[in-house]
Amino acid sequence: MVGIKDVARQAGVSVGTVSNVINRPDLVAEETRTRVQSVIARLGYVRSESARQLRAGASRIMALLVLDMGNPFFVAVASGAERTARAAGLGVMVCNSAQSVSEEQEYLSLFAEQRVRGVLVTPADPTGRSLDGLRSQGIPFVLVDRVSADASVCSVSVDDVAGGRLAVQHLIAAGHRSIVYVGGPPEVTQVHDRKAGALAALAEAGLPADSLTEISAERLDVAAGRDAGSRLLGLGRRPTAVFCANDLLALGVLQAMFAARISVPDEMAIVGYDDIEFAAAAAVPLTSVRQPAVPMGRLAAEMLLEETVGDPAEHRHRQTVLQPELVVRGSSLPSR
Amino acid sequence: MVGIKDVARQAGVSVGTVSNVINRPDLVAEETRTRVQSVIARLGYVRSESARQLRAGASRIMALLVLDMGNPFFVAVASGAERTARAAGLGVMVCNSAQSVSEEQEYLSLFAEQRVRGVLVTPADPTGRSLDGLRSQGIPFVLVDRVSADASVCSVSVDDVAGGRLAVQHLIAAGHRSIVYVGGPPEVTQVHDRKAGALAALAEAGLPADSLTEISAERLDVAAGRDAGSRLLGLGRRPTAVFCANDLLALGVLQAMFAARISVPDEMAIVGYDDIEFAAAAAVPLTSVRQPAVPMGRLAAEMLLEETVGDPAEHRHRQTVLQPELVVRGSSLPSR
DNA sequence: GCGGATCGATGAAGCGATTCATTCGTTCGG
DNA sequence: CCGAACGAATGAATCGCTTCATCGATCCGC
Repeated sequence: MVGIKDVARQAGVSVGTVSNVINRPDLVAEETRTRVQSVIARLGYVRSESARQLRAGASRIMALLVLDMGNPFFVAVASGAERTARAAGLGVMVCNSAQSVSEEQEYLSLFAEQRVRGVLVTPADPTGRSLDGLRSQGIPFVLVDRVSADASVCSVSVDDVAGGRLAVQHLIAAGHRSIVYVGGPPEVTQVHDRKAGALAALAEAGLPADSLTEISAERLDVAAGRDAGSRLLGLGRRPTAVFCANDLLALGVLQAMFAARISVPDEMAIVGYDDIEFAAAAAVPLTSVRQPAVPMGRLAAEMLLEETVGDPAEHRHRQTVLQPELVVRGSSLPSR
Repeated sequence: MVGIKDVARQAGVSVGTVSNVINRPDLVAEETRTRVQSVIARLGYVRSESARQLRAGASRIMALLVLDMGNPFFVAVASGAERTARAAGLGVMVCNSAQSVSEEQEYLSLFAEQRVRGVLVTPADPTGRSLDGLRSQGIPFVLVDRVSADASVCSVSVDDVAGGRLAVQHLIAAGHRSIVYVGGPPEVTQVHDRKAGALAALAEAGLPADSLTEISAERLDVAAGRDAGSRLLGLGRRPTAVFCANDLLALGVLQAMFAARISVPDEMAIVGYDDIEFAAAAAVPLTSVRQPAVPMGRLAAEMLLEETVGDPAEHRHRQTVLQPELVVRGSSLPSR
């Protein structure tokens, strides 16, 4: 493997000069520069990032750890973050904790070993303990789709309470009085907040809290939604509407309704959450609470860059909260 | 940042011993080992991967470069590859070329600088020139979802001609005689091969080649499919069936039919390709050609590991071709 | 013609780990 | 009782690069 020394020898200059040609070309005389550059091209020299890193003390990589790469919502977040990071000259390492605390732990220590520049993370561990490692290593991080309890952490999130309220306000307005909330593992903040919003909407409309029944799915994916859908049909008094903690669940519920020949929206209205691309293409186009996923990724990356590139003392941690938006489609509109 | 020297000093041993405690614990006396380990824990020491790498000459990362992270098919490939790589102790860096040759180029040089252990790649550049860089750097790579022209490259792919044939045989059997193929950029091999399979099916059935009209989409995503769908409706003689080069296109076409109030499958049958999870959850569940995406990722990673871990001289390059499978659903079944 | 400024290039000192030849004690066999 | 053998720890060399103090050469002004 050809190194900087080989280039230096071939070009008849010192290694320092080769380094300057690469990193600060204006310090090198025209003639020398072109000579070195042509040797670099001829030998196919590629500088070793690890050696650079070792010297520099930090890598040029930003890590992104998401809960579920199978969820297009996170793919969208990733694309927003990636674009921003790459524009700043950083590579992005996207990893998937698959909602597992142990996978998350493994990835976080991998990141620490890599001395990544910073981490964007949607924590799987509800205790927040998993991030202590990063903190003690002094690796900056930004929470994505989560707000932190303490103000010493940057975060970008969407107002899930507002989103849940939007969804249920809409269902109430359409006349529904018996609604099921399909949630996920209760320790996931989103699941909790969206329900809180739903309850708030009921309260504001003067409806009793028991108008909302909760069904808890094992995981937040389509298969779990299918399962929740069939459990829902087993309920004593069948509800007329379902609000799901995300679109994957909603699509699963929709499939279950389809299989049981229950008409959506006439016999069962469905509202999802995230407004992933596939929501609009679903069996019945899905009403959903849209989250600004791409901007979220972008903002998170920007905050991290600010913390990491600028003067750290000058950085002010902040918690950005974005607003969701209801997108009404066929799954909740009474057919004419 | 605490380094190995700090640990050594605190534990009253040499750096070499600390290194041994970490990498070859059995070489170190019990008592010393535990002492060092406790100091490591106390100081929160994390070894620097870049220093290791510099010494070792190669990193512990496998790169995966896919065409479109928005396509769940590639997400599935990634998950297969990731599981395998991590089981072998390698990290995975998943990147998205978004079908752009220049992005691809950028990522490949990033990989070269990182001295990644190997690369799994679905090339965006149809000339295959983009991989010359890897070759000349001696970085092993495996083509995913592509077969290479020359036998000196490992690849894992699915028989796209067979897949196209399956799809169109099915449509012919259902009585369709005027079929549209929604393809993508013609230089994409998959798009070409699936069409070739379609034509083969026509020929085998004794039908004229002009039973198949091609509409070429700009890109292989839902929006392009929507667009292709409306163009399709503008054709002089409206076809009775569409075969799409992938499911995203098919979902887009489906949306266009929906918008134009054209019944699927009665007025228009649709067959997609990939059988992504969302195909089954679509407006009308989508008939699709299933590709074994997860096994493809797994196999590709295994081949790369074989090439990279074992004795390179001993490695035999091979081209694995998997078989697709037709999954029939509502979008191509005449309703009763 | 000489001191000082300027420009280009040099070469050595690290960055943080791994590795291996070496050293230092102990123990054991003869 | 001595040398060999062995176990445990050492410490220096090394990986490839960046950086910075330094050095040489050229040029300018007085």
